[in-house]
Amino acid sequence: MNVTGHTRRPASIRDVASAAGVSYQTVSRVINGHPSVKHSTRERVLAAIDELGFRRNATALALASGRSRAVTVLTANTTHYGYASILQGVEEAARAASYAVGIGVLESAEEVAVAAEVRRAADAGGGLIVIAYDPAGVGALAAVPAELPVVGVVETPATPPGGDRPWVWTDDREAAYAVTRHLLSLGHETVHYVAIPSSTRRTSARTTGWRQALREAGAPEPRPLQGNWGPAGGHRAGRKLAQDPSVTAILCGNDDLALGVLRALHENGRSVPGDVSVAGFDDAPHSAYLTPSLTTARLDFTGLGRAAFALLHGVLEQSAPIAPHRVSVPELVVRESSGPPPAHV
Amino acid sequence: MNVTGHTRRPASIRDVASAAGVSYQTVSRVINGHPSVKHSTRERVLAAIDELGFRRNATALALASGRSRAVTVLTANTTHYGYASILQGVEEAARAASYAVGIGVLESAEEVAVAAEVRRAADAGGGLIVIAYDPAGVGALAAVPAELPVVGVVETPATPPGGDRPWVWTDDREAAYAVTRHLLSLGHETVHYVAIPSSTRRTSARTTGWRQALREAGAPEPRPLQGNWGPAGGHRAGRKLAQDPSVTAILCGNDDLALGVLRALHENGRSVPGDVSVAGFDDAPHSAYLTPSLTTARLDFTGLGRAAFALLHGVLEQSAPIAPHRVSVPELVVRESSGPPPAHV
DNA sequence: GACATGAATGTGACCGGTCACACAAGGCGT
DNA sequence: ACGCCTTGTGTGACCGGTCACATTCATGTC
Repeated sequence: MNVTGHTRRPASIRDVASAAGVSYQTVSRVINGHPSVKHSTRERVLAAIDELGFRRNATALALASGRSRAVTVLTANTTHYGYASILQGVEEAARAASYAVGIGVLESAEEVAVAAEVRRAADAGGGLIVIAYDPAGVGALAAVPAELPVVGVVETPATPPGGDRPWVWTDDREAAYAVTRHLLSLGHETVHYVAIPSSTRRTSARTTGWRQALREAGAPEPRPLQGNWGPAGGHRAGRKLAQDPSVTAILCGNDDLALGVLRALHENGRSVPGDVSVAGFDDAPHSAYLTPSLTTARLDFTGLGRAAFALLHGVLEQSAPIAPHRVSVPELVVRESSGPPPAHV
Repeated sequence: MNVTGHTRRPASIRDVASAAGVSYQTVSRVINGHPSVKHSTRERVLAAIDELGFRRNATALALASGRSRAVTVLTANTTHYGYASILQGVEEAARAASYAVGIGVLESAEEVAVAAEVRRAADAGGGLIVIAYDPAGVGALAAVPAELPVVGVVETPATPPGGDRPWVWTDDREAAYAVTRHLLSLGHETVHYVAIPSSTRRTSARTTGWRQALREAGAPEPRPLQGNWGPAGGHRAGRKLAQDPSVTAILCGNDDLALGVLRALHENGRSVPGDVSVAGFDDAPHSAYLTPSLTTARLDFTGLGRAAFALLHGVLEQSAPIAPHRVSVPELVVRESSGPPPAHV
């Protein structure tokens, strides 16, 4: 095709125009499917587009029209299962709508750093999706200037962190409630909780659901232990819980935490589920293959990401309504790690 | 600040210019640190910039100058540990250089789909980083037009898949070699292998390293089993291997695969490492907390991502050389899952 | 004192699209 | 025949920056 050896720059609409013998505006009309273009002219232009391999320059489009067909996902992490899956969901939906997806990682939760990262994301143009499951994310959502189109992915439906902004959520509280009830129904006197870093200073939705189930059952409410995101945090918390013989059931804020807890229990000679039952949260891909396999609550993160994009898309194109949106009902997945408490307790 | 209720559009250099009583070009000079601007003028302009909250419009910059300060990462997956970590590394380095990061997922390995995805990424402007650890990625790298700046993240140093393009790699072959040798040194007669989908029709670097170690030791070379990426594939392969009493050591193409294998061995009543030793690849965060904890080869994926960006950055700014680059030496991590073969074999 | 030199600043065109408007040609009502 | 609306097409300005070049003024040199 490109006979000349030069790295010629890509064809513009003016190149196409002169090739087709029309004005650049007519080319623009053809590209945008404007109705009033004579059939024969359109054919000619399309042929020229095809021949020159013309592709509409996204940068110029963004500058001239103001809309950039891009979204940026702001998140504290890209490697944890939940976050990565949300991102994947966003990308999937964005690809289908031919939007570009950018990502920005909130490395620190410190206010100044978060604000800087939000500005960077804003510079990229287009809409913003902020994963606000943790302090950094919540801070970012709050730091987004009012005029910017943004959708929050949040954990709790109770207090919309971004004020009147659109947001999507999975019902973490309901999920935690369901798992806790499952454990109680097996006969455990109470359920201990190893928490993920909460999104606010106050308690997270997961904590709330857990507490609600205990309260309804009239069970004692032990203090939640603070974990991190990863297995290391769970391991630390698990070591403490393993010392206490009265502990027979442990709910963990996510599956990684649960993994750490399982390990700690094992190291301390307490069997699962014989001595202690353990449940996780998220249903990460490996949870089904652990030994013992993990009882957990499955959340549809990919769907959450897709929904977040759909909502933002609606905002950006002023088409869809911007009602907040609960994405799918969480599902309790019972596996080997939960069972009745030991008889002698 | 914004006293008028209107959502006024952000300040441009011309706004700043008139506020400071200079021409727009002078503002441009100040922004770009051009030397020949009188000190007092510069002060005045900076004050105006500050007051109006001016931020340079990235889109206009890209259109006018041609350079877009953006990279797009093309990958087959965002949730698996290795891929996600590479992405994280890229983002980290890009953020430090104030580049924007885009992502594109190669959902199918089918040629037409891959080519379309590459075009989409190209439209986003800036450079490309292609993770070419799998067929889709390799196809994408090959489909990138010659004039586009691109860096490949590849597994094998032997055959640069993108021709003369810059690339980065970790020494997977060396890592597989080291792990296999470790297992042989424990006394196993041979080591079986459960493979990840190879990047080419031929064998992957990991397979090569494994085979080389066997050959050097004069050990029999069993046929590698094909797994997927996830634990499910490992589980399937593990079930087959568990039937064969002669199998005493298994190397897996990644830690997820190893997890599936561990589970399958457990289900079939074979103990690890008592009856069978298992080793993984990648050192995913949860591998240290499994029971038994997993012997594996640690690869510096984040560093790989950072290096990929650094290389691309060099290409884009015509500063650095574009030599391919081996990123860090893989490290053997010995944990509980490997040990001597059972005595009676 | 005339003139080259360099520092400081301004002007106009351009990147590749879109948008608002102008304009020519054809069909229709009167 | 005239005006008027509709269809098809072209022109100029604009988005917000950069780039190449022109201009002004102070300074140093012969």
